[in-house]
Amino acid sequence: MLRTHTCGELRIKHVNEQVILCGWVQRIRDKGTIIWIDLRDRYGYTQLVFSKTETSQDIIEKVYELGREYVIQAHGIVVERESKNPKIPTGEIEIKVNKLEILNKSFTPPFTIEDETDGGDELRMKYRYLDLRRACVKEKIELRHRLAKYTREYLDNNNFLEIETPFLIKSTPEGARDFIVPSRIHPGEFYALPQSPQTFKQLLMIAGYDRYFQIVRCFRDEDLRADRQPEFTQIDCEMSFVEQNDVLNMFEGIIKYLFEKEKNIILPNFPKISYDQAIEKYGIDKPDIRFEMLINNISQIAKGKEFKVFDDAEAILAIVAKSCNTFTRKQIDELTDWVKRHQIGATGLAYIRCNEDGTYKSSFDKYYTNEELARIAQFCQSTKNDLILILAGNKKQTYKAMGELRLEMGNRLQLRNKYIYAPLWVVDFPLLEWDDETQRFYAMHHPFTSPKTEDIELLKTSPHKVRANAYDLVINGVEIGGGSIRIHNSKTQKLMFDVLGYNEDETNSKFGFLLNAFEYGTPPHGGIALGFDRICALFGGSDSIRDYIAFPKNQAAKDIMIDAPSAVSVKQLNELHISIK
RNA sequence: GGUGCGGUAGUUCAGUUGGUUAGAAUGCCGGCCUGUCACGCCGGAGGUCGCGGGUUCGAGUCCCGUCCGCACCGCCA
Repeated sequence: MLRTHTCGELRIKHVNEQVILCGWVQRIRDKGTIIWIDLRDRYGYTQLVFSKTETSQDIIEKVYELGREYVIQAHGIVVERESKNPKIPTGEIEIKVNKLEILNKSFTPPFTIEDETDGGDELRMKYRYLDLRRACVKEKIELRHRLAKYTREYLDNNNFLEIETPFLIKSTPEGARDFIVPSRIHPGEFYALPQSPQTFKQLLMIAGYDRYFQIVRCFRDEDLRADRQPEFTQIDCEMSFVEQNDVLNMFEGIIKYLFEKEKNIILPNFPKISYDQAIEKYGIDKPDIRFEMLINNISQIAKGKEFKVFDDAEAILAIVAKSCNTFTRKQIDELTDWVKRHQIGATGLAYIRCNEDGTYKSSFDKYYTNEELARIAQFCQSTKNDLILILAGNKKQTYKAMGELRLEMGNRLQLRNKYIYAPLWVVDFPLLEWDDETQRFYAMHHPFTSPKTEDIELLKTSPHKVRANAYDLVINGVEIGGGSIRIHNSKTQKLMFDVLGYNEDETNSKFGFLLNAFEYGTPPHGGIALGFDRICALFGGSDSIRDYIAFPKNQAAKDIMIDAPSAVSVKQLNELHISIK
């Protein structure tokens, strides 16, 4: 036995016990006659003490050999400290070492293994195994473990079976770009890594496994973001004999369960809002409802005063920043620059100041009387000392830009408290969206999503109007998950592929296996996939999912620690029948 | 594919209108110190200013190109 205890567990009650500890040298404090070492492992820190007057000379000599991150084994007696440290759980005791083994040496690490490290992001990723030693990173990995455990608990309690599905599957044309794996045995043919286990979980429903889940890795070969990795983890679920509300209730339940277990927070029932309402009021399909500041469409009352910017606009939108009349000209100019940035793309920002004395001052006073400004202010339900911000232009872009501006104002006014959690369901997504470039419809969710029964006739006449039985779970403006009630008969599924522009041959070669399966008694079914990395980041209070993944990729989709991707040998390429141009 | 910010000691950063030998903190090495716990004090070593080109008497600083990192837009059914 290399150790009798961990570095986090010894207390005053263990005094006088002979113990053996193993761990890494966190810090050496050499005070001359007395030397202390903080010994660290996964569980905490324990102070070792050496005294030139009491400790044997050969041990002292070994201590002088030590450096940061050396792995050592210390035998010793637990003693009460002369001066205690209330900051750490083991702060009342220390180990008077009577035998010391150096189990392994270490290079001096390139950054300090501490919460407030001096290492930058890139360096920490290159030495991720050292970064993972830091307590604050370890806590994130532990959080992830607990959330996975609670997830399994909840789903198991509700009769879900965890079933693994294959990673080497078939590339399908819809959706994100696939990661492709060449087949050695079949020259010129390729597997794809799953973007999600979508078709397999539907086949499991056909197989009669009426409640399935999997905490599963998914792969998408698209550009990365702080909240997007090429390989990421989903809590993937599917249920049979359910309607939309059954699915929503079940998975509202799991979110509530996680919050209760991990944070001891009891969440109230989640509000539901339609996709159309979300766009209309928040300018985005994943609204942050921790704060109000709803979008007002003032097109009707603001037009017709010879102000060309407004008169030419498809939409004139306004938000009210409460008590922000104090904003200086400089602050407003700064906001104007912000909305004009390439990423937002507005052409300008108009405003109305609601003065203390009941008058109004706007950036377009030339065209509007005080009464007309008052009408707009009243329409937006603003009061004295408010600041009304207005964007005008093309409908789709202006709603999007206003949605961004609303979030930015929320940030600037500190209305987005990360310790407050505001979940909601966004429902009634459009089934399809038109793509100008390829001149065809694409499934907004995926091609297996069922249209609303009452809209099904519209599929043939005006597909863009068809609503889907699709839903997203949004918390604090983050898309945590999404799902749908699926199509469960081959006739509707064929119609769907037809609308998406596939002929019969294409449909059969790409999805024939699924259509065929649908002919063997498919139950009504639906499900959801929750982004597990994002749930972890939300619970941990981060915007980035990277810290919650043990070995993440950088923004260029590289793992700089192992240097992947990288070239392979000519022999490997030949075996795979691949030539590089 | 695009926009923005950044790249200077092992590390995190400062470096003024272009001007002497490029600094600080921390880490590292050596010495001192009997209760430290971010120990303290003294001393020392440590630099291809990402890379390439240009402007200039002179470039860390200005210009062009390029590589790398981060955030975002496009993209992500």
